[in-house]
Amino acid sequence: MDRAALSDVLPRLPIGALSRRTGCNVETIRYYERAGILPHPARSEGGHRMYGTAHVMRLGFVRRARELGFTLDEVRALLRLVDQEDHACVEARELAARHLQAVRARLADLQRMESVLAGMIECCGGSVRPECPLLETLFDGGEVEGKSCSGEA
Amino acid sequence: MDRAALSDVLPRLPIGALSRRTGCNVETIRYYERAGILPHPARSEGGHRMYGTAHVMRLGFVRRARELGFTLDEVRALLRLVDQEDHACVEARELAARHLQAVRARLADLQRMESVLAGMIECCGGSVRPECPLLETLFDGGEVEGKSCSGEA
DNA sequence: CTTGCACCTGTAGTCACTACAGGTACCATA
DNA sequence: TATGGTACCTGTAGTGACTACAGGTGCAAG
Repeated sequence: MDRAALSDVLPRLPIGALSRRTGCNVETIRYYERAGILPHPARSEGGHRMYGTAHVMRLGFVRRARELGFTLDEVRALLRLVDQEDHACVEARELAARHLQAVRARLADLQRMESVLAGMIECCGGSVRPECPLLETLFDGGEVEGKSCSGEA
Repeated sequence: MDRAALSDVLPRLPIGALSRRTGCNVETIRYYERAGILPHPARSEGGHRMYGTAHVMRLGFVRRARELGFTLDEVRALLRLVDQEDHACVEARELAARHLQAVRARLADLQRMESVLAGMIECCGGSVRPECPLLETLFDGGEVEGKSCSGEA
C-alpha cells in the first residue's frame, strides 16, 4: 500500500464530513492543523477546507494513537517516522515501549489509589465510631490497609 | 480530637516552613488560597502569610485527597463536610464511592491501552515484514489481539 | 434569490498547577 | 545600626489537549 499515492484522491470533503468520518470534533481538527499534526488542506474558492483520503487516514492514525494515550508530541514523532520512506520500525518500537512504561507507571498509581479508596470506603461503611473514619484517614494520613478498621476503643 | 481547638496554636509559620512541613509547593499553597481551598491566613506586619497548626492539618488533608486523585472540586466538597459539626459520614462515603468508580473506569481504560500497546510492541519486535506492523496497526485500526502477528504471505 | 446551515477566524476558558518578573520584608551577622 | 542575602509579595502568563464561544461569510437547496 503506497499511502502517498492516495494523496489527491477525493479531495473534496469539507471539515464536517471529515469529522463525521473520523469521529473527530471539527474544532479538534482545526486545532490539529494549528498544532502541526495535520497538514494545511486545500481550500475552496470561498476559503473552506477541503480534505482528501490522505487526510482521512492521517487523522485516523492520530485518533488511534491518542486513544492509546500517546501525547501529541509523541504523535508528531510517530508521524515523522511515517513520513520517512523507510518506516524506521525500530524507532517506532522504542517510542511505543517508552510510552508503555509511562502507561504502566500510571496504572500502578491508579491501582494504589483504587485499593486505598476501596479500603477507606469499606472501613467507613461498617463504622460505629463517632467520627467519620474516611475523613479521619485523610486527616492523619493513617494507613487503611492492614488496619483493624473496626476501631479500637 | 477537636480540630477547631487547635486553630490558633503556633500561628507563626511562614509559607516556606508550611511548604517544607507538608511537602506542598509554595506556589501551590498560594494557589489553594486563591482557589478557596485554604482559608486566608493571618499576616505579619509586613504582609507575610503566617500559618498555624490548623493550616498544617488542612493542607495535609488536601494533599492526601489529591494523591488519591480527588479533583479540587471534590476536595472542596470533602472540606465542607469536615467543616460541618456533624461530619456527614454518609456523604463523604458517597463522594468517595463516586470517585472510586471514576478511578476504576480510568483503570479499565489504561488496562486496555496497556494490552494493545504490549501486543503491538511484541508484534513489531519479531517482524520480518517490509512495513512496520506497529505503524500499520495505527493506520488501519486492525486489532492486535488475536491476530497472527507473524504476518501472512 | 432567499434561507439556513456549515464553515471561517480569533480569542478565551478548562484543570491544577508552575514559572516567571519586578519589587518588598525579614533576620542574622559585622 | 547598617547591610546583605534570602524569603516573601503580587500579578501575569504558560502548560496540554482540547472546547466553546462571538461575530462574520460561503454554499447549496428550494
